[in-house]
Amino acid sequence: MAIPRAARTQRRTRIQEEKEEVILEAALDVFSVHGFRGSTIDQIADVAGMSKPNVLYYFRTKEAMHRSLIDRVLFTWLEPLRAFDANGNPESEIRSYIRRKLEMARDFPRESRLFANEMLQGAPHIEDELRGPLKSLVDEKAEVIRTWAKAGKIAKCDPYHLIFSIWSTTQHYADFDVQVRAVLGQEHSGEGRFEDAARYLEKLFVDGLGIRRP
Amino acid sequence: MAIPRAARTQRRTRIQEEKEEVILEAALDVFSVHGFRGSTIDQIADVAGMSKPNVLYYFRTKEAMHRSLIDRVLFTWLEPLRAFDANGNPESEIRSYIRRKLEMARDFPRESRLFANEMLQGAPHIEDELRGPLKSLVDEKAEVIRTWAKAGKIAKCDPYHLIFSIWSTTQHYADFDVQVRAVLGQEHSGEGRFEDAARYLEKLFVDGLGIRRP
DNA sequence: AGATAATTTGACCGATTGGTAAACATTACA
DNA sequence: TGTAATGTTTACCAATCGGTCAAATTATCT
Repeated sequence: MAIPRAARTQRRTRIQEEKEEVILEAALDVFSVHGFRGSTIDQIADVAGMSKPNVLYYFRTKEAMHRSLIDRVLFTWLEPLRAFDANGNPESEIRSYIRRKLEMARDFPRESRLFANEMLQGAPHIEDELRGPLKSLVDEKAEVIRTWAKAGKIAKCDPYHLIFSIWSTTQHYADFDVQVRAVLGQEHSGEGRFEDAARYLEKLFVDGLGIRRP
Repeated sequence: MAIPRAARTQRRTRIQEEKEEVILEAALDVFSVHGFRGSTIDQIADVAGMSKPNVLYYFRTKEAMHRSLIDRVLFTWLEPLRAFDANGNPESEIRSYIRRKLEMARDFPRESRLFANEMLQGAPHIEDELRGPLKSLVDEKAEVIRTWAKAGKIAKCDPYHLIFSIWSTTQHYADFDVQVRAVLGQEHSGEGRFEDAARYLEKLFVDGLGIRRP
């Protein structure tokens, strides 16, 4: 009889690596749209082009698939923030952070939506990661921003809410893509809206709206 | 035999109004967390404190419940934007728009998440409303903003992306509530974070970050 | 009070759910 | 080439899904 993946001790086969990749790719397609409970193994198997028992040969449960995806996404998703450099120039650091996050929203929208789905459901699978590694990383970068503010390099502002606002504005173009397309209309449905967004957001965060006071 | 709701011609009973309200309230609880496909009628019936056939007596299908909820939310959700006044002062209009949207994120987080869930799934039920009424309203307000920019009252910027950024930053506090709480930690888990967010966001959008140019 | 309409429920339906068992097919390696 | 490990499939399971039905109960109105 076949030995389930988790029970094996030896290293993975070529076939295992390939098939697991195919399955996770399909699972990302499905989970990112319908969330955990709204997705079915049959659906994932169908997208992956294999039978349901075959999928379950590589991942013993639906949760194992989801967990595997979440872990992978959570890591890569924080890379732009990790790259945020305390020794860099504040303006260019913020500019490139925005740009990187926008590129991720453009190139990895499914990963963004998977994450958003998890958030909407109250993060039942990753609450520990949020309170642990994520909070630590944000705390660290918030301190950097606060230092910049104290040195007079940027205006005083709440660094946490600054980070939240960069997250939300950039991820919006992945998570609410349908709405963005619908509002912008046919003509802006190309990749151009990401460049427009980058231009606008960089200006917003660096210069502000420039509203004149009375 | 009982006559299903949709087939009736006479006006609604007192019991009908009450029970439909109870059901929609329960449905909002469930749909906003698990999305359409991830939610079950049994679950909604359970939250509503009634039997499944009883729920289906008032709403003939699961989709009827969802549609009823979406319609209601879609309308109230756009009210702050409708209140956006062309004749008002740009600064105070943007300030109060941000404040109103933040209040909605604080007071109606379930409605925000229901909407977000729908967006993540590609808005299969409301794509027409997005392309129609929503786009029209945004077009109208975008024109107002553009007028302000031409008059020199605010800096030139893409009005559509400005609206997107206000939407995303404010709704973030409802949709990503778990993450916000986790990052801010125990001490900021009260309602205070909404005031902090309002202060920060108003400053961001009105004054900008104030980063000094070389 | 009695008749009628509105409401509620338990039993049930076929389809789908996540997951299993075992037979069968393929691969890797001696 | 033989054989043991790995991979795949068909058939199936109990539980749950959205939804129906008829009978029982309750509210409404004359």
